[in-house]
Amino acid sequence: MNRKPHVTLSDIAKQLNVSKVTVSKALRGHPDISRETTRLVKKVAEELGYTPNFAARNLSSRKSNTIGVVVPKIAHFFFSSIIESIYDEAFYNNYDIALTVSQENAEREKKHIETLMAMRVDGVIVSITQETKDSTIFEKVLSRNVPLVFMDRVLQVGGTSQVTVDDRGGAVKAIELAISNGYTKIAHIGGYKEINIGKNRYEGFAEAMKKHGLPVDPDWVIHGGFGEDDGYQGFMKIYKSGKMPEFIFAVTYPVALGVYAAAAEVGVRIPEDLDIICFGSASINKFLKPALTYVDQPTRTLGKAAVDLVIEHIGETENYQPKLIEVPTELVIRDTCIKKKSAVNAAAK
Amino acid sequence: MNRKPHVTLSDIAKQLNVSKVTVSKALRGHPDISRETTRLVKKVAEELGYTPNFAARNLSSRKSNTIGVVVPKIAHFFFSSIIESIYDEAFYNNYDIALTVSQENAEREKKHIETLMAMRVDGVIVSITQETKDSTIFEKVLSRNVPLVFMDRVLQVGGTSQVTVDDRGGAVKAIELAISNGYTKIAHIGGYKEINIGKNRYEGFAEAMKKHGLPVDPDWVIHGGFGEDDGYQGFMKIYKSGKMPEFIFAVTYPVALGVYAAAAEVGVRIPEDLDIICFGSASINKFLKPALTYVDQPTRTLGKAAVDLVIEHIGETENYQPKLIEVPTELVIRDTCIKKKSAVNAAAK
DNA sequence: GTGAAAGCGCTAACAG
DNA sequence: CTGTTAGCGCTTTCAC
Repeated sequence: MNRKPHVTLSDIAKQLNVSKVTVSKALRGHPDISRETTRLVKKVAEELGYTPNFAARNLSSRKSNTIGVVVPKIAHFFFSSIIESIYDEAFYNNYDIALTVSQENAEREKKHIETLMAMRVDGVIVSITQETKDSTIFEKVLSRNVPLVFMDRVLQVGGTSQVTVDDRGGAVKAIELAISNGYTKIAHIGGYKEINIGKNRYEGFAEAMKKHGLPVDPDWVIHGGFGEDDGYQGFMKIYKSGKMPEFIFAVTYPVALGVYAAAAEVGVRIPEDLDIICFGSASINKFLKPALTYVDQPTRTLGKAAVDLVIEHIGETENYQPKLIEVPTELVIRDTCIKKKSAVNAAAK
Repeated sequence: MNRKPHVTLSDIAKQLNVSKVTVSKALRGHPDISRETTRLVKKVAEELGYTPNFAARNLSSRKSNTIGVVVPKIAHFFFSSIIESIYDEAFYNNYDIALTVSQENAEREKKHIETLMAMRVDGVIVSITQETKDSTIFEKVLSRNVPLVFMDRVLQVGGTSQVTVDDRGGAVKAIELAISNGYTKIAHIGGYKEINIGKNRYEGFAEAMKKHGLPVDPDWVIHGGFGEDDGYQGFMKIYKSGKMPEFIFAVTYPVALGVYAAAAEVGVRIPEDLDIICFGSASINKFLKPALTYVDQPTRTLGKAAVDLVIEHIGETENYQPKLIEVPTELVIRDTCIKKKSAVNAAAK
């Protein structure tokens, strides 16, 4: 496919017998230029079908007006919802977004970040993969003075800002709800301990158990990934141990779904035989039977906060100070995590 | 935040006492340059932490190596799944993706396309919004000789390629399954008739009904959007009419979910009182009770085909011929669209 | 094999 | 208010 030469500033300038600079300024609404000239320039630009060339603009202005984003997955409610809010907030602030998806693959994540650097994005928002351990690439970003904000899933790298969820507090709330409903034999199908969300949710679980004098059975703590499959496997592992808990705290919504599938397969009824709560939700939760009671993560807030934070950093010149923002969670009560059977009578309202 | 000057080709050239050109060629593996020089250049580039500047590259080479993508929504399985496959296929072919989300808003869609043009993307893939009617912007893209491929949701614009699903055929299959299961009172909660997927699914429905000598009751054909809410409203409209069908063919998976919600609210049981089938699915379908029987849309195939097609067009010089690709659907049988109650005995296996 | 010259389209800095 | 001068960092001829 061959390209027609594009209309450029000079074309407009020629037609009006003014200079390129005048046109450039007029188009950007620069106050230097008279209203009349501006009007004319815009008119001709329209007529000629002028489209600015961002590459040229970026090259000469040394900024791209673009924020790079790297997320591990897109086909999950949590991320797709965050991404929508990122687009909205960027749009509102007149920034473009360069979105990349690492597919939970650290190698790919690295490549994407390199691409974003090559695009000279003004800032980067990243939610790391399950397997990311190496911080080299992130340090490279920082060494280039490109603001980096970790979102939800963070890596400890000096000098980065982060926007996270109060995972620990949320987990405590979840477990305390379970305990208040009469459960004591509580298991946790958790994420990798190496990643903050896995670690913090586990710690919140452990903390709450300890506080209420309940034992944490090592066989009832599973660490793995954050997908449906991991929930399935986790449940099966516990189930096959022959020692069933009364309650499961699942590290993510997909993990809880995996538990549903596995439980159905072996005839364990939820919530009658095994009750459950999880972190996060999805728009389809209201159609799930039973609908999961969950710790709500404010995805829109997360996305917006991340964008606002990078933009803030982009604006800063010298006195750049990393910031840590933690957004609170909320319990949303649905059909699981209900009063324990044997406790129902005693606690009937 | 201030920027350190970036390492450039010249920096590498100076260090090695060669010219910029040599470095540029070496870095791109151009056969002009000797193996030894290439090795050296790459080594120094690595040491200096060189990152190419895409803006400069694009400007001088007049191509961006990027494919622009515009989708109406991202937080739905159908699109997020397509998007993942688009990224995969682009990655595989060494293209970058510039993804934008129109949020079902035609205005925003137009703006995004303008941005993509300004980025001088090499090609564009778009799935239009529910409300897109005006083809001006798309004609503008074509007039610039930028290949345009419509994906799934298409607008009739001369000269564009499109990758679609066999919506009509899929709808026929769905209705025929329902009929073969004994249903005759069949309603359709459909999409807008102005958009191909809404129109074709409706037509497939009508065609199958006619073929089997069944009447299409106008009160049982609702046209609206493609979201959960539309399904909810559609059901309610039918329900309030006081004349209930036995079966509903929902235009999308979210619409079917809306029907589930509405039905539950008024105590209509699915599939006992009202059976249902829909177009499309989601990864959570297996956790839905009852899991929906659906017409499967091969999302990965769609995304891959769209990318392959733009790339093909990008490669073409003069003899550009638009192509229409239609991918077939498949019925996936789950817990709905079962034998009609009164027909069960007669048809017991 | 290598390099010098020219320019992609735009903006920044300064001069009038 | 408008224009001139100088690049941004790279690739593309085309000459050596």
